[in-house]
Amino acid sequence: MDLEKDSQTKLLETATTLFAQKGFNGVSVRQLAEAANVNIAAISYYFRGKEGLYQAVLEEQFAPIAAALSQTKTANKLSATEQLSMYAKHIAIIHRQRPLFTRFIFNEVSNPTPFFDLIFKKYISKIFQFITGALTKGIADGDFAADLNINHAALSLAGIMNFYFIVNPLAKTIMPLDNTSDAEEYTVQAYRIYLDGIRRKKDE
Amino acid sequence: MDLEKDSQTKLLETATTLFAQKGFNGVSVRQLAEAANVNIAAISYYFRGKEGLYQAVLEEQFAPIAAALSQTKTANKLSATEQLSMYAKHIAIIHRQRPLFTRFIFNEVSNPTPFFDLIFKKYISKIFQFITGALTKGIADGDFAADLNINHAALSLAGIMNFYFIVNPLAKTIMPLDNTSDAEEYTVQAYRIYLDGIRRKKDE
DNA sequence: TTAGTATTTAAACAAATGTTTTAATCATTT
DNA sequence: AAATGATTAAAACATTTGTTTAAATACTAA
Repeated sequence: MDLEKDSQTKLLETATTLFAQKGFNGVSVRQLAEAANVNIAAISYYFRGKEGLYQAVLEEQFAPIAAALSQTKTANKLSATEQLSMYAKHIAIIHRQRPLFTRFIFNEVSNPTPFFDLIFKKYISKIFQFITGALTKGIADGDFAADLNINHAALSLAGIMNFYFIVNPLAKTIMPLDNTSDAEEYTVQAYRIYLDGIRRKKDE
Repeated sequence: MDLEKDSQTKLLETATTLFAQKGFNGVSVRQLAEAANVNIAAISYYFRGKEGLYQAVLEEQFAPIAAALSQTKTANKLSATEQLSMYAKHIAIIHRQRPLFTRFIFNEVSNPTPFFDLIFKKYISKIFQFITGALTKGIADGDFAADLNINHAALSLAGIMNFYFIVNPLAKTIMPLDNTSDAEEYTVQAYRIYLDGIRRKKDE
């Protein structure tokens, strides 16, 4: 039960939700403590303050990214399309394992904390390089359209794959009765659209 | 010169930049006043408080949206592809006229202010409906792949067109020396990728 | 110049922020 | 049972927040 968990665990879980929803500056330590049914002092006691709690949350959120990146080492022998598919697959996995992940990314983008540079340098730029590498290879191999702007094409892929998770659950407000909709289905279709879009056309 | 502008104008311009960068809660009235070279009390004096200033900034930012939406009335007789192209064109226009526009949208998404519902209901949902309408028509006419999930395809388009502007100027940090890169060029390529991606394939 | 209005200024306000302190309570070990 | 350490609790702290006040200054019209 929730009441049996120790204060440290309760704080970490509650903070994950609240920080994701409102960003680091959008939540107060009193809100965090109250939501976790814990005294305010527990935050400093277990995490050395609000920033320490936020850092603990971030580290937990980024764990699957590190796992995914370690697999890219062996991607050299894969075709460009297979590499992009690998990215798409891992995007789906990460979003399933950490539904709030994108929220943290974009909270940091619009309101950077001291951890932003750390995270960014460490993970995001590596992902971006993986995509641009795959695109470059794909063009060289004649798989993708030769006139693609690599950087823009990479951002297009990141955009079409991640935007959905940024505006969720917001999008549900607009979309009329899409009962079957789920994240996995989205990523599959979005990736298919993108891949068909960058393919070298037959008359080229 | 900047010193000649009246306090009201200076505040509005400075607030536009700062609110876009840090969000509503990320900036204090003292920061706003100092950046505008204006006394703190001027904010309440001219805008009836911080929220009033923010509202004035938002209204100014959304002006081009209203203009674009008014043109969609006559879009019924256009083909589905032409309608989507119309969306893509207006996206480029809006981002050129209001480079910070997307920042405000996504600040509101991650940290909604009381104005969020107003904005959202009024503009964003209308845009979304326009896109889904075009997609539905395109499928019916045989222009687009029949197995598209309309809502997901609409979000894919919004994602591929707008993501670039969210992560800018962040992306510049990663991208190695792309000298020719500009927003207009991005939108053209992103839209082309998307359009090729949703087209009905020849063997269908 | 004078009178009246508009604007600017510095100071003060209550409320909220993150952190720390000190004591009380709990659990475990001797 | 007593003692030790871990955890919880309430209160106080110095800052910072947005707003308001009241006086000083600048501007405009008669």
